[in-house]
Amino acid sequence: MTELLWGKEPARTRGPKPAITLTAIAEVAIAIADAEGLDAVSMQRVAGELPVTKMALYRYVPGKTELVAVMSDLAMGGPPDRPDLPWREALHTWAIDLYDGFTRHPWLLQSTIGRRLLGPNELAWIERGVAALTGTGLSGGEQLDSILVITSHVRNIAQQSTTFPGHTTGLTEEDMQQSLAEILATEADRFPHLTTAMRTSAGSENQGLEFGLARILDGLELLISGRTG
Amino acid sequence: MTELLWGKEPARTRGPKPAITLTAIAEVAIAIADAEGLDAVSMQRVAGELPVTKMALYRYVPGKTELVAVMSDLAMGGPPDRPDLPWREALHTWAIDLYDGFTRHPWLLQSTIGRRLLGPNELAWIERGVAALTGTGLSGGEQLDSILVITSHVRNIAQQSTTFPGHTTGLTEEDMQQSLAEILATEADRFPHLTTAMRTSAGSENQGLEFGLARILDGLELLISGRTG
DNA sequence: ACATTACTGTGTCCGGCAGACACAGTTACT
DNA sequence: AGTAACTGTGTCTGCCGGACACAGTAATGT
Repeated sequence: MTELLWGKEPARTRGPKPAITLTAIAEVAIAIADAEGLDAVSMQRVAGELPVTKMALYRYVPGKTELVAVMSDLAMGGPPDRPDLPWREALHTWAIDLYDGFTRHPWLLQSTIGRRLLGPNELAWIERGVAALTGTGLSGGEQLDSILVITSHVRNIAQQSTTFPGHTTGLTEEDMQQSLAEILATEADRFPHLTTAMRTSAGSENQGLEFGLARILDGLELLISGRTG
Repeated sequence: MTELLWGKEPARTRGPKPAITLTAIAEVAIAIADAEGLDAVSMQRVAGELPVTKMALYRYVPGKTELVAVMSDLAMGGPPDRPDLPWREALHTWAIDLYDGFTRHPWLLQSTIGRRLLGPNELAWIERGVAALTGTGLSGGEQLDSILVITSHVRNIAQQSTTFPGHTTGLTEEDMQQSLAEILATEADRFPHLTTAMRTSAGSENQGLEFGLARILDGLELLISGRTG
């Protein structure tokens, strides 16, 4: 598994040449997931867009789980190159870059959750984030926890703002808003604070990313300045 | 669907009495999910622990999606009663309560993601969170964004610290750590900052929840004090 | 040159899943 | 008594991931 993710070739010897490659499989799978969602990625479907049958894929990949891991790390890519900046600006652009990545491949939000083996690209993202915090006086654990908080925020904002191709119940943002409005209209007495909060949040759409990011970075700044000064 | 979640009875008239109830179905499903993970919840499996067959369940619930929604809102429960406290302490205990809920039913992390219709209990949680922030000078949108940030953090911490019964690749925390250690040992030059960060984060386990929460609340406090003062 | 060995791709099969649909039995209203 | 509305059931379809045996192919050893 680690070998798959990190691209160690098994040093071929005898036997027929493989008809395809692991990356070709992953690229096809990524294209399907981008177009129709992660749930549309099945071994059948992937093999159908390659000159092989379903079972041939198992010569390249132990199972579906591993295929998803490989395609995820590949689609994620590494963090884009950015000029050196003070830690706060660096982390800010890092977060925005991460957000862009998730909006490019929304299914990454599904496939990169929970305990899993980390691939080179995912690790490169972490490396970049930690790098921004070196020299701030934070301990290693604090650095890791810090970028974890930011990642959590970015992920959840991306999750709520992105529209998934497949899988989900097919609700639009309007459906949710309307359903919520109806409920609050009939049960306003059960949710008084929420009702007034919704009323005074009319036009403030899609500010969630920057708002939360500003709070988290403010909190970090407080800690860092207290640590160095 | 909204009727299901909010428990509107369809006012029975003729025909045989139903052999079971919607809540009985949901409770069985919850028990299965608690014991064996959300993936173990199938219509077959649920019906198997009730005096009906699989297809009978479709008389109570339109499909699997709706069953998961109902069982999720039921398992989530409402927020526990807490004494009135200043906003910061109130939000802190709110976050801890939420975290406890997710550790009690880890599968809620899977079932309550993305766009979905909100049930009464989930809305009660939001209401409680927003209530803590009334009178702080924050706008309705800011209040909602604030509790969203906290929710994101709590969710992601719960996700990484909880061990799922089913579904996941079956990796233990040690497996991940060891795999990461091996990678960093062989490719240390590609991830220098991460390597040193890992080295100086030896014993600091499981502090992620409080650390991130403290940063977020610090950031909010900064905003609120600037807003009121 | 030839047999051996290791590898690749394929077809078939299995169990499990969500759900459509027709049908039989049950209850209440007319 | 008849009818209409409702519940539970059995059967069927089309997916899915994956096990396994088998045939073909290319490099190796003799």
